[in-house]
Amino acid sequence: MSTEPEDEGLTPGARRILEVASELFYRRGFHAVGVDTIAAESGVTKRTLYDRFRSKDALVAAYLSARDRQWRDVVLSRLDDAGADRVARVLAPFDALPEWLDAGGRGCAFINAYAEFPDPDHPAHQLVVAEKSWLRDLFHALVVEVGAIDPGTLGEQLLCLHEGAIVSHAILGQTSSASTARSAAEILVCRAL
Amino acid sequence: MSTEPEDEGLTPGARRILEVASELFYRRGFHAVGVDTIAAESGVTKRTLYDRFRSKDALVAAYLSARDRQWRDVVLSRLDDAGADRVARVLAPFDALPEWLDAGGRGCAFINAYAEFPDPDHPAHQLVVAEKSWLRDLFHALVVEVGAIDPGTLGEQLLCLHEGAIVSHAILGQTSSASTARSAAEILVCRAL
DNA sequence: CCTGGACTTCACAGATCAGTAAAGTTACTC
DNA sequence: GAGTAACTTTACTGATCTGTGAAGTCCAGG
Repeated sequence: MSTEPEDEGLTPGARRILEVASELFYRRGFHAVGVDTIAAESGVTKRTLYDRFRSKDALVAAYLSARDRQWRDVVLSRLDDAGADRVARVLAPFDALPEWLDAGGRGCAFINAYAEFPDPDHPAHQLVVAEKSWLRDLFHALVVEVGAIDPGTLGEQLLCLHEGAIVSHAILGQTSSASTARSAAEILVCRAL
Repeated sequence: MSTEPEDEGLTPGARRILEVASELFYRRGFHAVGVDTIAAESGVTKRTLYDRFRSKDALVAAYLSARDRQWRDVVLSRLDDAGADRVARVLAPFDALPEWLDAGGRGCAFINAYAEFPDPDHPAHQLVVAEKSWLRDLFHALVVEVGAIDPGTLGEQLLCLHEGAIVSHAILGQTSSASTARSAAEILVCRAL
């Protein structure tokens, strides 16, 4: 789970800062981690941190943006694996879950960020909404593609199953939740054709 | 959404503190709200706050405990409404959602608390796990009661739908998510008989 | 040789954090 | 009328928070 993509344009120090910040934000939470800690664990001074990222909020936003990009890549890759099988394509986001959840065990970084940034004007909050909107729209598009009777309803239902699987896996350690959610999704999809 | 039950045993000041803390913790998050703010908004000195609740952590725990009790009461009440209809009983937690979600708009206090308290030893974390465990066990019991073929799987799936409905309602403002999740649950339950 | 970028050192500002000390007030009860 | 519980006022500790200022080091490219 390294932070490779588009890290071009980042100095070596900035890359290390972003890597360390990603880990700490995800593990311990945003407010619980101070910039001093991030700088120290990156082997970098606080001055450098503020030279590369204008503020802590900007660093948080950079983290969430990178995470978002990674997540979309995983899903798109699974979507590619599904090929032309329209039902398999609808289920692709569920297939992306296991690798995504096992690395971490702290659930969805965006749901967690939502908890810590209630202000709708905060960039972190907006990134959270953007990430979930993307997934909602993706489900909707895939459900339209598969020719479902009521794509609006079915799309919402699949999104619920997906997000719920993440939550119950994280909080209850329910390791089977990704696959059981997937099979529920399959039932709903096939029933709606 | 007042904090009535078992507030017997609480002094008037303590009751106000708990009410204010509940609102602020839910609205702004746990780490984002300081004890000074809570005391000031309660019309109480910090000294009183610490005399009633030993620490901020204890106040957080008191809030989550009260919230847990309220949630269980709502669900049990809906369960009562369902009477002997076994399918309606399984869907009761979904019927409890609308009133629970509309008051607030900040999603599930426990999912939010999970984000802010990663340490499994922290009392708040344990209360979160306890709340979700209760709901998981309830779904399981109701699904057994209804005579489902594979109660383990179905119970997990219903929990996913339920938690996902909360998340997508909160983050995306998806006001229909409770009812669409409910209808998905109904399909899954009826199919599993 | 010189410039510019990446980074360091270190001191510091100003706010806010959780939590405590000591003493005093109010009001109800036995 | 003594005692007690709830609560007040004020002041304080020590830690931590985000963010800045000013100066200096190191090094690659022109």
